[in-house]
Amino acid sequence: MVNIGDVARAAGVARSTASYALSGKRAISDEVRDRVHRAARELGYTPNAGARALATSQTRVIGLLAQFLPDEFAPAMLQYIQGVTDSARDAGYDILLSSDPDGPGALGRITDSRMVDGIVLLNVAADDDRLPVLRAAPQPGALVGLPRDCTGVDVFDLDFEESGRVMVEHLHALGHRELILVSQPEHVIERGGAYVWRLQDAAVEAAASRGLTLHTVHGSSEQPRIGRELHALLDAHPEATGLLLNNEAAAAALPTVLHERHRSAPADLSVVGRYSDEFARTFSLPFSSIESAPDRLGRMAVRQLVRRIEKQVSAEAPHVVRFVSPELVDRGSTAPPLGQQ
Amino acid sequence: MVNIGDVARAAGVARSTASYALSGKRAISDEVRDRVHRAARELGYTPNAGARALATSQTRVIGLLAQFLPDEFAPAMLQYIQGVTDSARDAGYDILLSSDPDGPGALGRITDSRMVDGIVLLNVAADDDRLPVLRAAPQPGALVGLPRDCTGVDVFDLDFEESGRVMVEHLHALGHRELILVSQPEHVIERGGAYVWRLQDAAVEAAASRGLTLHTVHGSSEQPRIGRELHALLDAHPEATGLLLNNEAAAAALPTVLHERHRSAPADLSVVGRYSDEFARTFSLPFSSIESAPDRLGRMAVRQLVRRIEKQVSAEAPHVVRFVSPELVDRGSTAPPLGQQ
DNA sequence: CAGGTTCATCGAACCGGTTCAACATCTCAA
DNA sequence: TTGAGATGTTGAACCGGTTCGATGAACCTG
Repeated sequence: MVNIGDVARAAGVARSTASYALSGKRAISDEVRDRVHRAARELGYTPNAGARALATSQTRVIGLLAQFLPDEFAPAMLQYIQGVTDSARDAGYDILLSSDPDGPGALGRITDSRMVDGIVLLNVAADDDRLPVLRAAPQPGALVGLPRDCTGVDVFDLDFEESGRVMVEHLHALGHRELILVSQPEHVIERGGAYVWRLQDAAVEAAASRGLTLHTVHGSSEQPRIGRELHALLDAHPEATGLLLNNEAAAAALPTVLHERHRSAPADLSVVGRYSDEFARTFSLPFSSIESAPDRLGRMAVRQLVRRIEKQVSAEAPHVVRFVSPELVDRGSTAPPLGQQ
Repeated sequence: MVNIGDVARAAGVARSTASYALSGKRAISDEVRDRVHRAARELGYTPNAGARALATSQTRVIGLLAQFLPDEFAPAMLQYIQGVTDSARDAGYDILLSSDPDGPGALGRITDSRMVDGIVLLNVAADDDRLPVLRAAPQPGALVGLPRDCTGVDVFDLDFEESGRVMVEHLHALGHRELILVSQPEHVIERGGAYVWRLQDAAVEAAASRGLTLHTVHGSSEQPRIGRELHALLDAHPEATGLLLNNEAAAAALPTVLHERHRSAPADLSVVGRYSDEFARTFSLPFSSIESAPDRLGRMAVRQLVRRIEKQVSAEAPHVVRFVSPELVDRGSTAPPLGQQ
């Protein structure tokens, strides 16, 4: 392969001159600069990434640590990844993807070997065991998801509290007084998915302060089962007129369940979910929902990370904890309850 | 960060000795080897990836070029990625993921800068414009998907011809004589998705040789629309008793469509699809299907690629074109046609 | 016209590994 | 006792970039 020495020789200059001509970090005469650029182009010169990383201790690669969990919905995960890769490319970075089940181990290896300039962590749990490793690493880190302790990293997440309130307020404003909230299964909470509580607690409080009844339940994340659970739930609470879904499997199953019960939204039941627009499109879900915008969160994380890498914010600058405010996408699945139109 | 010089000094040996002690590439006395290993452990030494790549011209990174197409179903794409990352990790490689819409450009940059030891290409089109770039690169390449010209690369794909035949034969054996095949939309074919033809042509031939009627149609890939198209199709061919689906959107929409028509499979219509088991699980699809096993294809591609990288097969060894034979997963959605049980 | 600036270029050192050739020591056979 | 061979260790070179300090030429200024 052609290296910078070949380019220099072809242009009749020193190696250092060729480097300066290509990087523009020192004044070079127009004539020499053109000669070098022409030589580089004609020889098809591309700098060797390893050598450049060694010399500059910058790799222009961002590490992306995801965990592919079997009960996590693929469309959302792919959207995170897409947001991250797209904005990384826009900023001139490549993505090193790891899905190693041993998160801390993979993270330590990647950071210690200096393969990356920064790290993005997906599926962050409340007590994420990758966080101590990330804090000890010399590279900056950005998280998607809210851990208990945010020191030393930039954090981005949907505002789940506000999401819970918005869902309740929306149905309350229409006149509903008996609501059901279907959350994620308990094992999601156990592995650190605190966002389930964040939404649920805020919803419960919002309902209480308005004198509404709110039944909360943890639904399954497996497909045939959640359907049966929804049937049982609707049987148990015939008086409920509003259904809140913070559980993708439940949202995917609900159209069939309603069909089987010869019910429809919003005529018999007002429904509002919490999932991404992409998810809704994939499953052609007809329910209004809080848009969780995974790609936007991925973009935000990368943008802030790049700012830190390129020292546009000082290393001592306070770290960011930013919550994306929820946006209710109205798909017409909510209306005043029966007998109140 | 601690480098091999620090380790050598702590162990009281030369840099080269430390290197040999850690790599085991030369005989080193037990005593010195232990001293070096202990020093490395105590100092927390991790080799610098850039320096090692520069010295060995090996990066232990595999480039993964995917294209996130808006009408491609996320679960399948994620499964490819998962198969690739998992088997790469097992072989001791990391993954550099690119989703650049400019495939040839990104590929050339990654290979020329020597960031990777090999390349895996996903969503390979019949005349894929990344292929000339890949053939010109010094690194070996493995494809998932069948291009027109397979020279210089290893190729892995589902056997779509056999899949078409299996679907037809399965329904024929049950006694069906009037079939419908719903394929992917035409724009998928136009951008190089030759697999659509491969399945369809084989199905047509299999039907013809058995004296069966097979109506073929290209369905949409968008969600509300494909449902209406299925209705129209079933209206137009009331005599058809068997439905073949090579279109994920159609498979996802069919349960609702059948429900709306007060029909069910296999009582009124025998249905067999072609999609991955993961896809079926995500959508809880009740139809028997040809398992397309994207993770298995990703694994096979990486394994062969690693063999080439590590010279376990010579560079002159003939390249592989391997078709995974289809496997029919019986979910009970096919039966003899009405009046023939 | 001496002396100080500015500009363009160059040589050498450095980043952190790996690897080759050389060398010292020890063993064993002749 | 000499010499060949095996064993363990070392210094130096190299991979391909970047960057620092030095140098020489051209230009100004007084």
